[in-house]
Amino acid sequence: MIDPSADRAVFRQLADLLRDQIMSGELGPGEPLPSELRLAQEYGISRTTVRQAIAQLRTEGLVTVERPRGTFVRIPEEVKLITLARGERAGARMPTDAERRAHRLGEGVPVLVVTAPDGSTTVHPADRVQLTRP
Amino acid sequence: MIDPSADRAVFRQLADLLRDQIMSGELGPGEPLPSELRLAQEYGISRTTVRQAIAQLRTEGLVTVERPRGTFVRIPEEVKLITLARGERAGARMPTDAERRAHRLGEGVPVLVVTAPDGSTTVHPADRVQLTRP
DNA sequence: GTCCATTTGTCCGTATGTATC
DNA sequence: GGATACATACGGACAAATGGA
Repeated sequence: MIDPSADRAVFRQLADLLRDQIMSGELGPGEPLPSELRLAQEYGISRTTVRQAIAQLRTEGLVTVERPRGTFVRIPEEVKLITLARGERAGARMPTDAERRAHRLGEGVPVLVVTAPDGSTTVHPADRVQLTRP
Repeated sequence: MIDPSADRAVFRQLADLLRDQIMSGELGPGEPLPSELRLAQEYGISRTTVRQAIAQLRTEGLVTVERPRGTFVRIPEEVKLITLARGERAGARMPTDAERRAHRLGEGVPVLVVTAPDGSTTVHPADRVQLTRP
């Protein structure tokens, strides 16, 4: 399972394990992960290390934490389509903390930034918006 | 500066301070942040808390860490323009581990995913690619 | 070349707070 | 009220890599 003497850090090994379970569907959308204490006991590691692993999955946008209910596999959002107007450009980046709160963004969710010809920009949550061409 | 009795967590307050210095240009691209130990002593907090703050900035893509040289303000990449063809759609998400290595992506850098009408997708690093319309 | 100081990475244990059930 | 679960913060310890004396 987890090898403390391995090259890869313990918290990364645990993140790999959980990520595999999510990607394979063994842990489906909306399903809870075991609690931090449970994981710590199960793998014989500290809760601190478990939290490092879960933090990794949060930054990857794979799980959401509802405190103090638990940690759950992220459920995909409904996607709205936005047309990219002529002369506009679009990029993506991670939101700042303020933007995250303003748009009620989950962790590990980027934003799409659309720049108009006049330089003004609009920001869209990347988990709910996709860009199209008319 | 930092108020331990404030509503906002100490590590978020420190992240806010550093982010402001980066956004304002007081800390320019390529410049080093003070070492973790230095920041801990300067603000009278533990190194653990400092690391939480820096982890926050890493997930936002604002800084890169070169161990053990230090932590530096990220230097913007040259941006290449990609045209969004008719019928294509584009979104953004955080990369998988494999994509991170394949594109040599830094932390906190999303990917742009372009989906063709036939369902095939191409992935671009969001720090080096922007989308346009012809 | 070696030795040493610096810096980040990892891991542990503990404690307290806060929100939910 | 009590139990559970995540959030925050502290402390300590050792490893690994870099760079300079």
